[in-house]
Amino acid sequence: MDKNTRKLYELKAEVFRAVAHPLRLAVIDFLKDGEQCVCDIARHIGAQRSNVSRHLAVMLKAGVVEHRKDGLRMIYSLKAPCILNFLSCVTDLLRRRMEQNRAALKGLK
Amino acid sequence: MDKNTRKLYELKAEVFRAVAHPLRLAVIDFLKDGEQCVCDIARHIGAQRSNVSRHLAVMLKAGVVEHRKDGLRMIYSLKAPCILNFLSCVTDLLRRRMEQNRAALKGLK
DNA sequence: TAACTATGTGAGTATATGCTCACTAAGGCA
DNA sequence: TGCCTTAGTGAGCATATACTCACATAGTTA
Repeated sequence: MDKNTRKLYELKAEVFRAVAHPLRLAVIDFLKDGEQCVCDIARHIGAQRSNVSRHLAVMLKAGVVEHRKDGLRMIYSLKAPCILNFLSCVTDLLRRRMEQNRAALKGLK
Repeated sequence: MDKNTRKLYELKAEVFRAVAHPLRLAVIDFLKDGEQCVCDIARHIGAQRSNVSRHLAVMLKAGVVEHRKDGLRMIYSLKAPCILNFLSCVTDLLRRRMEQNRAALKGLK
């Protein structure tokens, strides 16, 4: 694998990593219905604002969300809604995993 | 956000994290064309087998890949091909980001 | 102007992740 | 049987990430 290919995978992995966190997934789910300010995101998720701010910065850098200023508030919105598709793909995967576990437990009886 | 919702986001994040690594993305891309043994994956990617083995274990646990034994070899294959869709979504995102950067650089002149 | 609100950041700490080396285990073959 | 190949794992280290507290900054409003 040559150096350019490797670099490309690193860039892609950065985007994946920007999404791969429970709190950030919750933010993405919340933004699905429309743009929100940091304070409301923090309130909705139940995390400290400074922490939410950092997580938003990670997603911003990766290009997953975008933001605009409105007075005191910074309004964030989803920039790559196709992430939602993958989220439902992951939900399916979890469901299948759960059913496999259930089947395995049945086999224990 | 209640406890169950939080737990669900953690499970989903685990799957995302299982994919969010340059080497693991390279493996997924390689498996796209069909199942492969660890030795060939390691050779193709140019990484140590012990390291590749660990990465495969992470993806296996998350349900992203599956494996079967064939004599000496352990053959891995993609279990959640829908990841490939998200990969192309990320590729688009990167392309857009690049074009934005290019436009910004033009503005510098 | 002074107090207040929303946001972001520096510093410090705890934890997680990734990598390598050395070793073990399982299977194939002379 | 003895040696080879393939895969996986324990230990140790280096680095990255997440979180919190305290503080700085920008904008709002009395």
